[in-house]
Amino acid sequence: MATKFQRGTATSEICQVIRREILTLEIEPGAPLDETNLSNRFNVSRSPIREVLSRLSAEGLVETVPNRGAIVAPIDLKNFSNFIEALDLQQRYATRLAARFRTAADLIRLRELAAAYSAAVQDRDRFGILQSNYDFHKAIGEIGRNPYVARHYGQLLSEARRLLHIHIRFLEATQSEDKLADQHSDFIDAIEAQDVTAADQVAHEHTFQFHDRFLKALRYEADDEFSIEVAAGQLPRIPRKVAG
Amino acid sequence: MATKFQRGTATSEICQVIRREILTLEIEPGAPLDETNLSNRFNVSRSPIREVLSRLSAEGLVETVPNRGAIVAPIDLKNFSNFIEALDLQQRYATRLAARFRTAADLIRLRELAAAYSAAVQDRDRFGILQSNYDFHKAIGEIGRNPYVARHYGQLLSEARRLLHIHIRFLEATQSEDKLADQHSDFIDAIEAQDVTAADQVAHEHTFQFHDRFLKALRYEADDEFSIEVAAGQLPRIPRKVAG
DNA sequence: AAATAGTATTCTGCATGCAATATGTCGACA
DNA sequence: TGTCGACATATTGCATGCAGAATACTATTT
Repeated sequence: MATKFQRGTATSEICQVIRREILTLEIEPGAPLDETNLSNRFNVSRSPIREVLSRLSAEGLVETVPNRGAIVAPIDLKNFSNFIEALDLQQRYATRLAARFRTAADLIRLRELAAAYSAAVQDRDRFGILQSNYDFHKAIGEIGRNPYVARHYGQLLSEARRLLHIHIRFLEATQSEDKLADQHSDFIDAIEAQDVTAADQVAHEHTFQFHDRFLKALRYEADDEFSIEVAAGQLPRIPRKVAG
Repeated sequence: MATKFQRGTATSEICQVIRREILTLEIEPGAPLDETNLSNRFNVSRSPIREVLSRLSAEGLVETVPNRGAIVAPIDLKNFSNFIEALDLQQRYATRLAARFRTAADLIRLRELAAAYSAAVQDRDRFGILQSNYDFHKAIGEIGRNPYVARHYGQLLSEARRLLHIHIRFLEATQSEDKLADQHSDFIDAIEAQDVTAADQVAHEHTFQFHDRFLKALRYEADDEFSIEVAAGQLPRIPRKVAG
């Protein structure tokens, strides 16, 4: 990366690169991000790097500790169920609002975004899948025309991107990418019909589908068929140590 | 402000000062915040000031525009009803969670925070009222033990501080500070009793009490008894201009 | 071999400075 | 009086550098 940046663009361009690498887990959760390293890598001073880290910190993708630098935010698996709970609440509420307030132009836009998602799936473009899925759901938040709800929903969607990436990786490893196909038409139907109850239901099911699939992906990554008990005769007798 | 800051503390200390001034409307919404000015004021270089502005921007209290600097975030009155809608949702949900998951230590803490609020009201300490009210409600979010919900609720509480300040100003102007007394015991009762439904109801009522009071404050500030129609004979006849 | 102390190196918080961009002021002209 | 252009001034994005804090490495002691 020896690109020369036009004045005023360094920060945002570098931010996009690093954000992408975090979202695709190229830079792993917990990995240190130090200013000097990144400064050398992008051939800029530390000033824009500090700006980038600050922005990504505000997005929750980076954690900074005073005098200790920054790390990629760990994925907080112990709070996954809390995450799902919050996502369910926001996704249901946002989708309800979208069903209430959508316009014809909104529907056109949603369809375009859904098509972009399908194209990314077709192309097996992992980052494109992450991005277009995010864009689709974020648009639902905006269609509801409550910027506060949209912002909260957007924050959770942003956080979900790395989780979704783990899920996609699982599907790829098990040749199950077909499960990625068409995730969005139920949303569009309910929103188009301005059916608030159906929208709520679709959102709820979508959340828990995501929940179930992610747990399956975790199980796959963690599944270890090592048996704590071994067949008889394979473990030599070792005398038990006596304390003292 | 000619204080010399211990290394590592400048940014956070200056951030607290500016945050306070924004929350108490000493620096008005929309006011420009330029690095050079603040740098001179606090007798530090622009580096920590840039850091401060970045942090306050992440908090929503400051808006930055590339190459144009920063302003204090305007108060978005046209979205007040959306704000109330979102606050209602989060406050209800967070209070429900608090009722479900509270511990005895949580209750002790809540009572301490409620007492701090009452003391601030007694002292007519405007900033203390803002801060202790914020602390009390933020604690409710934490007691619910879902960090995502707590974060969203916290963001809205943070945003409400300036609105609450306008309301307090109104009460002071109309000698109605008594209305600030005891805002929190209903919350504590419902949470103590682990009565999720009561908690939900208390939260809901509290939100719309805030809604009503804020609107009254706005009306007071905007109320203009100028009558568009004047008494007969007071307005001289002015011939109507004819276009052309 | 493990623990501790000393030293070297690296990284961060912040200062200073430069060039580009934005804003303000003034004079000329219609 | 209003508009436009030129010039001056102020501010921002970013580079460079210094000093303190943190980490890594080495030598010494137990």
